[in-house]
Amino acid sequence: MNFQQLRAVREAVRCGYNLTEVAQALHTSQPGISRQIRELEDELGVALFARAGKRLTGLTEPGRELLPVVERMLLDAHNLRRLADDHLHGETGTLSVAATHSQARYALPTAVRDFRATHPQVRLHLHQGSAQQVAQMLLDGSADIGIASRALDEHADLVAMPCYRWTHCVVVPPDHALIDGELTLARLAAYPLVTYDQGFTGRGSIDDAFARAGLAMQIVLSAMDADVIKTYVELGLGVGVVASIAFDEQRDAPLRALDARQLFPINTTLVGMRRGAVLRRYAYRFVETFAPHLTPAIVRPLQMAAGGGAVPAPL
Amino acid sequence: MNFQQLRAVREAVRCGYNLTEVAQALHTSQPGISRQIRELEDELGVALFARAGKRLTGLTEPGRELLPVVERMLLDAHNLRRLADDHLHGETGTLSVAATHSQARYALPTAVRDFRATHPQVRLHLHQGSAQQVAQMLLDGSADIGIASRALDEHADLVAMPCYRWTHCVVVPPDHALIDGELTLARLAAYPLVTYDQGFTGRGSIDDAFARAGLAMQIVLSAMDADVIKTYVELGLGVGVVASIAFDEQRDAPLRALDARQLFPINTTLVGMRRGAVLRRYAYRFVETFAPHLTPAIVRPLQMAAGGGAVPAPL
DNA sequence: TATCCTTACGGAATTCGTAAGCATG
DNA sequence: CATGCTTACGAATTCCGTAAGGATA
Repeated sequence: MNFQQLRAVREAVRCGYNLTEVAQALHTSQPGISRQIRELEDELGVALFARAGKRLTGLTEPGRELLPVVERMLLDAHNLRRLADDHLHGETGTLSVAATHSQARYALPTAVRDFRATHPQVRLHLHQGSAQQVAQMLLDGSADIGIASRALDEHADLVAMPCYRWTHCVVVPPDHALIDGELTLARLAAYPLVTYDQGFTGRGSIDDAFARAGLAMQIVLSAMDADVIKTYVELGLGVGVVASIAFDEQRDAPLRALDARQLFPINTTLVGMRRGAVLRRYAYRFVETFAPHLTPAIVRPLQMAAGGGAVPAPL
Repeated sequence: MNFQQLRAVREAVRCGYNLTEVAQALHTSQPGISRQIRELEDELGVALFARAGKRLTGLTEPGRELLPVVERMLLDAHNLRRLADDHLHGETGTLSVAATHSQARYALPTAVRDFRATHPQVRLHLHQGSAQQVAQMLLDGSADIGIASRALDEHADLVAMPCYRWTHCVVVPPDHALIDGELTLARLAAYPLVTYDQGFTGRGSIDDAFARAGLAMQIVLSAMDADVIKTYVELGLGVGVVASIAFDEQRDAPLRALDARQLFPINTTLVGMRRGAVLRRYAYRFVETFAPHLTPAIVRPLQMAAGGGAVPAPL
């Protein structure tokens, strides 16, 4: 048994059981991969992969059972290097943060600024994507820390911790009729709306609110980020619904924001990381900078916990 | 990084940093071990072992931090083989149970009989030793399951689950004065006692009871097991104090047992296993046979839950 | 027929043990 | 001076990529 074999197995699953693709991903030859897998199967005495003729089609039942252990071993190998790097390079290195647009644009900047000030030697990589993409980047190791409002707590191999809560607000041109009087979903429903795409920045909670009130909304335009939304509201296309953090009185002077925290469900922004993955020391500092209650002492045990069970009662 | 290197590191710690001894343990040459360790250190970039001149004297701080991960990786390698064996050999294989004398002699026999009946293909190895030895056998992998009253819950790398509770009883010849009237510690203290050695079968709780009552006991003879104790009580050497399960009315006809459950603290027998170690399917069946409330569904999650010490704290 | 996996083979790199060297208690 | 680790070196093994072969959608 060696790590090359384990890597081949993991990558084979990731690549949809296409060994040619695995070979490319691992920068080696395809027959090599074929051998690695066969050798491991021979050593263990069980077939890990189901085959249709010569082609691999999926995992066998033993394969499904062994795969998590294989992945943990490779993760631990990575952890070993990370821990060593921490001692070798101290507060120097890189940190990959994946975030949704809203977080990257409105929530992260101050944390990034403060972190840069205290950790000038750390090169920050900021990746942007949908919540699902953020989760995927954590899972495949291309991001250390993920920040999004959802999706991060829907995978057993990720640990999600709440950072802060937020709600949406309504943005309108300064002379809009909605500014006067109480804001209600019913009044809102009367106007064409401009808001987030399905699956972005709490769009779900907007839909939920209208659905629960039995109201239909007319979305005239949807976009992935608040900047685009606000631009179209300025053009008079409709009423905007964006995350409160996305509105700044000075920067967005041509518009007015209306408090809408009673109208829509509260959203929670989560910070997520791969369960069991050791991160560089400064990564935990970054989390703390972003969400001061998430200290390393809080985060580490949560991240390593396997998900507990009840203590059995003796007779 | 390869498993040979990891094994060398683990064994070096186990062998007290004597590489010559490590080489023997791993059936290889000493320069080989020396190289394995140095190569791993070179690859990681940090020294794992502290050295005085050429000799290894202990772990460095990085070494202490990395060691748990190294051990988990090797344990996972072992787990992989175990899981594969389960699919290869089904209900066939060996099972090593380590137990204290009391457990092996009085508590285990019916469980062993029942298990043998349902799993005729499993070769049982029953090891005997002190509670500390049982714990050690679990830790170094020479036993799968440990059964003892203490010591199993004192190590972060072991998981201990309560099986059943028991107390001591007093055994005397059939004409003894203690048979009449209420049994008290004070009356007991008046007689020479025959009981377990220090560290065996709840000897601690006997000492505690007398100490708390402010009474001195005169132990005329102590032994490691109840059979020896009962023999000397038969010879009239003194009054015996043994575990209740160790007395059988018919088998021990020449003696009388007096209920002493109010006199001494209750003891709990524990079943222990290595944290995170995957066992063969039938091993969990054995535990269930011995303690019916400890079903595989209860035991597995408990065993895999993260314990202390597995992961180093940051900062 | 194009894709994908296996087998065969030869060169290269790695691994490992023996023997000798050196520091230390 | 005995113990314990390192260095040096040559043999054996393992590893890996190229090339050819065969099965399947």
